[in-house]
Amino acid sequence: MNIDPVGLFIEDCKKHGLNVTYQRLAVFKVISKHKGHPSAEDIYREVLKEYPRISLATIYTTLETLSKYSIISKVTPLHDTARYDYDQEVHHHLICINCRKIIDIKYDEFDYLWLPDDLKQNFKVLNYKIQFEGICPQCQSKSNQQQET
Amino acid sequence: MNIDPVGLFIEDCKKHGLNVTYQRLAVFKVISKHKGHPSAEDIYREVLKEYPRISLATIYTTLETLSKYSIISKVTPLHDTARYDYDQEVHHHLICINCRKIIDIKYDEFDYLWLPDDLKQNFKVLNYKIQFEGICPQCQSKSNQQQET
DNA sequence: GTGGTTGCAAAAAGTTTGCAGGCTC
DNA sequence: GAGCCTGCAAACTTTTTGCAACCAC
Repeated sequence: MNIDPVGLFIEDCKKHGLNVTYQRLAVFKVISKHKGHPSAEDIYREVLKEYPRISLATIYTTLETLSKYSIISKVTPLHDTARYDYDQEVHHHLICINCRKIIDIKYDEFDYLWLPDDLKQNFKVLNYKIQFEGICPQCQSKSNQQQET
Repeated sequence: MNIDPVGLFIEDCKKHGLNVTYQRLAVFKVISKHKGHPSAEDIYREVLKEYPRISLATIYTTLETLSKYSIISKVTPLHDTARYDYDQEVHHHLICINCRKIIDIKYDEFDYLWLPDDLKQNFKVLNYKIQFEGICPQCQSKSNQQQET
């Protein structure tokens, strides 16, 4: 019944026990209307137009909170520090969302992904990487231990 | 004939006209031996053991230089700022390595990737994202214009 | 009213830059 | 020896934090 993103947003907040503040609404509106993938700074500049007193720190806190409850998502789970790799063979990555470890995986099946023609025609694809997000074995056993305690 | 990474490294440097310095060798050795995907800081700490006078700035410069010539690779092309997204539908991304724009793509073909059993058994996969890296149409036409000039 | 949120300012974390001196080729 | 490269320190950018004031419920 409710296909209004703002309505959904309010429901989501209530579901998770989050207060619906003007700031959160404003941040959410900007993200949901934005065509691309805005950074905190982008969002800040946009929200400022409507709420000139909002603080950048609030933007960060809000984004972190909303990501935590999956109301929005962080496109770049590993943005905080650059990571480097020597292995020049084609391979893909498992990223543990808990400990942020990256594990290499190589399966031939992933090396010949079919690319749609209209994609290839517009965008010059040089390579692709598949990022699997999840929980690594170590973190799985840790969280089990905690539940048992 | 030469499967020694260090030998290959020296060749690569010469090929690109880069001086082979102790610092670059040390950085390279750490990366090529490292099991995971070290950050600049990780590499710095490791290199310090052997060259206590190296500077963190040198590590950064070296990593940037080596990435530029594809001697090593940066696992996280978008690490510099966090990017957020409202779209909660499953979708994948095109990343323009030139202007760093992110473009959403949705093709059903990518939504049912086959996952190997041993992968699923060890790592609890929650979702996956395919990142296509390449050049967006705008940047392609820009670089064509430049070549013509 | 109460507890969750915000604004502010300051600090932390990560990265880049300018310049003088040093090292590779 | 020439020019590239490094160390140092300082600056810059992005993000986080502590605390008092404030607002949603």
